[in-house]
Amino acid sequence: MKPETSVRVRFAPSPTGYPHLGNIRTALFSWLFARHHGGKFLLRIEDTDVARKVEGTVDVILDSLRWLGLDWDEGPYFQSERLHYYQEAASKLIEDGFAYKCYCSRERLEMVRQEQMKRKQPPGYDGHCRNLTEQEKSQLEASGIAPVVRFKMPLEGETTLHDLIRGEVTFKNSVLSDFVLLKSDGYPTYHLANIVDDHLMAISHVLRADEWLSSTPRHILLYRALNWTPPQFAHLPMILGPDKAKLSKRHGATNIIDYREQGYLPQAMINFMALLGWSLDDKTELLSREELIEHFSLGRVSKTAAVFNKRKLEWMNGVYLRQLSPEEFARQGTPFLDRGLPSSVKRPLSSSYVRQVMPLLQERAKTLAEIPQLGDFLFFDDIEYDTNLLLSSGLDAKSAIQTIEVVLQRLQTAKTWDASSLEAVLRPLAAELNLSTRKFFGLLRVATTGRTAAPPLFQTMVVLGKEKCFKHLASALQRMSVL
RNA sequence: GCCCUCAUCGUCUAGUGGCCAAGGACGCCAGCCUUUCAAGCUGGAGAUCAGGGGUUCGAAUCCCCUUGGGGGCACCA
Repeated sequence: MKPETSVRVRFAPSPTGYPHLGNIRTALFSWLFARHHGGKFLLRIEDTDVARKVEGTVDVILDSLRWLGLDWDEGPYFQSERLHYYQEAASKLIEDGFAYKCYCSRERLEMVRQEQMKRKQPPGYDGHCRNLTEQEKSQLEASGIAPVVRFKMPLEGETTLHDLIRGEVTFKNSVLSDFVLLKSDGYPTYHLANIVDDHLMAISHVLRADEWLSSTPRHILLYRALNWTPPQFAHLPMILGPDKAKLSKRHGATNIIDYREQGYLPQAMINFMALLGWSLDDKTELLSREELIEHFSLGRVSKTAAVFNKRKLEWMNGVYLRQLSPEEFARQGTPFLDRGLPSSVKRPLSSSYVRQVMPLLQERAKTLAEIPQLGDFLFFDDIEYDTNLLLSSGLDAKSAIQTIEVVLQRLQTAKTWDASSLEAVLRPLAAELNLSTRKFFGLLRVATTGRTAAPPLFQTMVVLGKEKCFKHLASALQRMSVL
């Protein structure tokens, strides 16, 4: 048996949708907390809502956690496979007088709610079945109605919890109603399943989103009724969408796994999410996984909800992208390149060519997904662009034509096709032609890449190769001949 | 409607009574570097610390009220 001080935390998502940034931030903090304290991190799937269950989400949850490297020590446990525990607890609660069966129809509950709304009263169960006589009970039992089990909330008194982040929070019991523990299909509600499992799994600390704070008194009361010691609670600040509302599908690509598709690096995601509601000090922004584990503490978790700022994520991802070795960048970028390049580009892509291309893009990409659009021209046999671009640096068509003709001549004589040789030929040529490097290289850039913004000219020309450069240059001449 | 909770630059945040006429980061602007873009470097704009009352010699920091935001009040989690 582990000493009671040993840290055991869990991440307990429900498979009703793909996990979003907020969900995973909770997982991250729990994981960091466990790793920091040398404790255990468990994974539990809260699949107690048969109706809302979405097929395939468990795989996505596991995939997301693995992608981010949030490894778990136990589980995944599935609550749907543990129904007997909850049913047992419910029976015990009924036996001990802390819970009762309720036979009210959904229609009646709906009516009660409407009535309460109309009278501007707090919605909640009215306790109708709380004090049924034995005769009424057996009658209802015989009628074949499948009952739910409700917790018998104390009518008075208050419940206080000591939250590790919020401090002391007190609720009046009278504002809480007799909530459902066991549904009529025999499945538990979150409230029951969560406390039964946390107890059985010896969870020491419950880290969960702030939205659970107001349910916590119910949980405390349940622990008490079952005569169990509750874990410590830490309610994490929520992560909000740009409209400052709780993160949801409405906010677009918030599913964590989408970020992988969008070319974000797990280490950037981890670093970024850690800073959403937690900070090390007044200046540190970049922290490795190891540093996060070393420094993470609940004491430095903020109380305020955070709006997540995608721009900052992009910046941070760029930082991590540039930190990769060129080989690693090429390795990770290749699938994105392959996917993003038009089908007219011959496949499979030449890996040696890709390796040459990638260093030109690494410094410029904020996400791996940007790679194709950043460097597609390097893969095209013919480049397509607006011919006027050739004149964008300020030359007229005639001198542009002359310039390129000279360039073609001179490059013909170039012995080797590397960046310094090209520079040795071209830079003096600019002076010779009495052109500013800006104009001269600008013209060549458009002619060889079809763009006004591209990676450095000489390196680009080297990667393109002599043959293709000549081809592009020649085609630029042709384009301008009709101007 | 009731309950809970939060409140520092647009956003993420530092700040736990004096070191704060509020620091860092993203973004923005300018300059430098430079063949363009990006990166990098330097500088700048940007917060009467939501408002109002207290407490205190002294408050972003403590207390109260107001306002605003968020969350909850299901046989959903």
